[in-house]
Order: sequence, then structure tokens, then C-alpha cells
Amino acid sequence: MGRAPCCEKEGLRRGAWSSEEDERLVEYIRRHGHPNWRALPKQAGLLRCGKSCRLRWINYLRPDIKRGNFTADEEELIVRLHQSLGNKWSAIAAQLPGRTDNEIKNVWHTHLKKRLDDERKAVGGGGGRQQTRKQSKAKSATAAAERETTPGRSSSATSGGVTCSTVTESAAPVSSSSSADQAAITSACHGHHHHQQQHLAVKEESFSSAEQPAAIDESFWSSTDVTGMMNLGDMDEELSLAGSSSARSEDMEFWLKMLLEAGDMRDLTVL
DNA sequence: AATGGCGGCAACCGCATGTTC
DNA sequence: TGAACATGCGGTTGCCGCCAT
Repeated sequence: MGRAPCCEKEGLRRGAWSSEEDERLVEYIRRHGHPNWRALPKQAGLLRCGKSCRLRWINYLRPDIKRGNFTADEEELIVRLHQSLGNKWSAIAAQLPGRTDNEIKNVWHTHLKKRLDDERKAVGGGGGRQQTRKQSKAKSATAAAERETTPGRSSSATSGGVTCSTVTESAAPVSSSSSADQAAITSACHGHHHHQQQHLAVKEESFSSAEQPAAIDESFWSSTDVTGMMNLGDMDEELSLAGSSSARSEDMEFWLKMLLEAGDMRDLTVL
């Protein structure tokens, strides 16, 4: 049986968001939260589908987004986490407060992957030729074409075949990561452990419902440029005041613990 | 100055998963 | 119990600006 599309396609705007749309969305969420993304655009008077609104909010408009260049620490953490977790961008993002999975994904594909590839070539003198964007896009198109003819979920499978061309890209799933990988995540996580404990809750939707906005400094919202104006320390305080907790963060903590423990055990067996 | 190529990033697409009824 | 619906996630695409020629 078919699923209803997430939104009716007719008459809805697509593409880049205007500042007016941004303001509308921010203003609406400020007032009402976002209990229902599907209904939100209609209620907010936006000609967008709910999915688009959600994405815009999560990746750009949320007040706890940290924008700007990634620090060396952040990049290193991404690399290490990617070695252990693979392309689990949301899991990686959960360890980088203020960063979105989309942003991390972009950084990985545009900077880190290339850098690692270069380093690998410098060290090992090989690892395959770097794929150009053109080639990559051409392959993507081919993959997309293949997808048309292949039933079932193929987006990840085909793209996996395309993009997992480097050693790093083909990082094993968690269950089969090497002890080196585990050590990597262990050290990465230890290095940021305190930070993470503090911020695990931050990744969770800060204003997932209307009960939160009261905790938000109104002056923040009066500004058009809503990004980067609230520092994370403030967010932590607000969240802890609000007693925010989340199943997802707990899940993350749980799996992180499992990973760490597994890593420790592996290390022991190796020793 | 014109232009073509490339990199970076925001946004879209479609499937997976969770939730509700 | 299972269908319908909502949300999350990862891969991919398209646009725009920068830079080399």
C-alpha cells in the first residue's frame, strides 16, 4: 500500500528560503513550538511543506546552532567518530554540540575526506586517485539512474558503493569495528567527555514544544539574525532549568557507553 | 573583462523508524 | 495487530560565489 506524500506538492514553494519566510517560521515556532510539522506551514502561513520547514529550522534557524568554521578539535573528533561510526551523521552530530548532521556531512565530503585522502597518499603513497566532483556527480547520476530500475531501498546501498571508495569511507559498522577504531572513539570521547556530558541534552530539540519558549530570552528573537547569538553555555543553563531530557540523548549515551565498554573489552582481549 | 570549472553549502528526496489509533 | 501518519536520517542535487585562465 502506498504512503501518502508528506505534503501536497501543488503550489508549494521550493528552493532557497527568503528572510521573510525565515522570520515567519521563527516567529511561529517561538509562539507555538512545533508539535506538528505537517500542520505548521499552513498555520504559519508558509507555502512550504512541513518537511522543508523542519529542515530549515533544524539546520539553520535553531538558536543553538553554532555557525562558522569548524575548529581543529571538531574536525579531529569528526574524523575519529567517523572511523568508528561510519556515516552515522546524526550520531556524530550528537557529539558536536551546536553542529548539525547536515553541516557535518557537508564538511566531511568537502574537507575532511579529501584531507584524509591526501594524508593517506602522502603516507602510503596510494589509496586510489581522488574522485573529482564531476566524476562523483556523474556517478551519482548513474546511481540515480540505476535506482530508477532497481526496486527497494537503494539510495544508501548504491551511494555506499560509490562513495565508499576510500578506506575511511568504508569504515566498518560499529559491531565490527577494529580495536583501533574503538581506541579512536575512546580517546576522542574521553577528550571531550566532560563537554559531551554537558551538552548531550543540547542536541535534543531545544524548543520541541510550546512549553519551552518561556525560557528563551525574548531579545534574542527580536533579532532577524537568529544564528549564533545564544552561546551554548546559556543554552545549557536554560535547558537544565527546564529539566529537559530526551530519549534520544539517553540512547546516545547508552550506545556511547556500550561502544566505550566494548572498546575497553577489546583492548583487554588484545592485551 | 569574460568565462568555464570547481568548491561549499543549503535544500530536496526517498526510505527507515517510531507513534498513534 | 496492522494501517496510517509523523518524524528522522543519509544520500544526492542544484545553486552560487570564487578563482584560474
